[in-house]
Amino acid sequence: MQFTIDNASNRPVYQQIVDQVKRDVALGRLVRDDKLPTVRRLAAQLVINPNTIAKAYRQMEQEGIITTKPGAGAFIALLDSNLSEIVRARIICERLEMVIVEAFHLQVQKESLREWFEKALEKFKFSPEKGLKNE
Amino acid sequence: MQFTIDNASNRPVYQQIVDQVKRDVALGRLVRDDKLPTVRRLAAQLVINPNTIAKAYRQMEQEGIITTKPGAGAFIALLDSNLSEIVRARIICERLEMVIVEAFHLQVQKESLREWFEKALEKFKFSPEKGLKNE
Amino acid sequence: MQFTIDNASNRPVYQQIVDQVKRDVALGRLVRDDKLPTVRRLAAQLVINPNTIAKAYRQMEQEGIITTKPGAGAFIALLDSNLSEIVRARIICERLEMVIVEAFHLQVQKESLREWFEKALEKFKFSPEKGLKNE
Amino acid sequence: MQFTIDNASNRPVYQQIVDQVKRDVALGRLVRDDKLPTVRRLAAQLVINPNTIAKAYRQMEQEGIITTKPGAGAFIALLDSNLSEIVRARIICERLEMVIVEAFHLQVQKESLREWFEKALEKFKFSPEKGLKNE
DNA sequence: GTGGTCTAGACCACC
DNA sequence: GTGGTCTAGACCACA
Repeated sequence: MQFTIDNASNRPVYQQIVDQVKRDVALGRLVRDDKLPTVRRLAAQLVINPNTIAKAYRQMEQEGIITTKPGAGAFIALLDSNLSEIVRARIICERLEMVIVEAFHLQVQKESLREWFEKALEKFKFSPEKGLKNE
Repeated sequence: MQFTIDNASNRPVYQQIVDQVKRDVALGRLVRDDKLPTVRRLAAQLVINPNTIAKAYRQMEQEGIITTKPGAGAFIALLDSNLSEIVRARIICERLEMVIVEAFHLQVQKESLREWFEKALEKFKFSPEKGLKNE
Repeated sequence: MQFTIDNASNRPVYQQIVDQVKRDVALGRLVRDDKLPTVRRLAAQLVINPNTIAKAYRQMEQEGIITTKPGAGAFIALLDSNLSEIVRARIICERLEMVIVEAFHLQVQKESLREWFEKALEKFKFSPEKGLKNE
Repeated sequence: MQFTIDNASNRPVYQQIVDQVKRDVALGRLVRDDKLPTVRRLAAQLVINPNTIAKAYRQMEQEGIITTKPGAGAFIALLDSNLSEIVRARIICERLEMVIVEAFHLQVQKESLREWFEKALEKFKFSPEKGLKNE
């Protein structure tokens, strides 16, 4: 797994690490039980304070993305959101709307937005739909 | 225009105000030349320091959402993004992908996501596409 | 980096700071990744409220001149204007015309103006022109 | 003389009026002894507070651009800057440098800047150079 | 009365 | 210790 930190970004460093792991999982590049680098090793590699890496790992564990086994390291966990259907819908719909509002103000055309959405959607390895005939 | 502030949110108060104005513009509830509440009035109404409101207005002005004129007030501006096409596409695509990654980890199905996206898209008043046959 | 504030000037203090940083970048005195003084340190040095410095830094960040990272400091960014060609041309042409009108009313001769323009132009470190044979 | 006020601009209304008169003088559209509209008339025409127009006229008189004859109206004055050569040079050079710095940060090429400068220069009616052979 | 600027001082997230 | 946010309150330019 290759991490890259963008120092020009406003996004906190620890958050960038979380983002990248989540993205790689969604892309299918990281799968269950894959081992992440140790905190120290990654800190050395990215030339970053180990506390920052530790914070990223802590957050990912909290989100259920990884499990850390003391002495063994950190591993990608089984996806299992414990949030209710309704809460999940609310979170995602709200975020979708915010992106759309942003696009509106950037005067992006509706069709471009649809196209970009579909293109982005294709990138990620969604599991086959349950209870749906096709997809 | 009705504002609501969620003090529990991580999102800064001034940003919440910006979000709401931008949303209302995109929904068509606010249109060009509509007058926003005065800084002091809105501050009193929301029980917030006037400087915080002023900060929100300043940010919106910088984004080109409104124009402020001392002595007159703040008004919805003509929307006209100064950003180049490439930058706009990059901003939106990146944000779309982040929402999709988030949805993936919440185990939202691809079809639900598509449906929510379309539903959200319908809410906002995009201008008719230029040079496209259908819309 | 040496800052000087003119309290007699109409130009806001925070804007004077922005001006000076931008000038030093254009002169080549400040280059990418150079660290700016911390907000508190500069505030102490100039005997100015830290919020005023912070405002200057915030504005520069929005203009893409610097990037600020809490816990690390503020750094000169890679310059990369997000604005479209047309907007950039409009901004600069308008400002050039205003200076010329000003010069006209001060009864400056056209030749003096040309000379001063060229002399000023030589001071700054423009990158070599892309795709042009000479320059 | 046609005035237009841009409400979207940050520039104060009274300043916009001054700008336009100065520009028209430099363009040769307004010459010595031309009569400006009365304060009341212009205020009515632009749908603006008469105080604002009065302020613009007051400033122009102070700058020596117009002379107001009570009861008769306001007239374009003879250009005659009483500032010393050195002061004038300092004012203009400083402003030229600021535009150039701005252009630098917008990543405008030096050649474009030269071209725009020349094009702008041609627009205005500079008087023939004194003591210079050609112009 | 409008927004803009500046000061003073508190608290928080990030590194 | 870094910058970011928010509050409180003063003064100024603009309309």
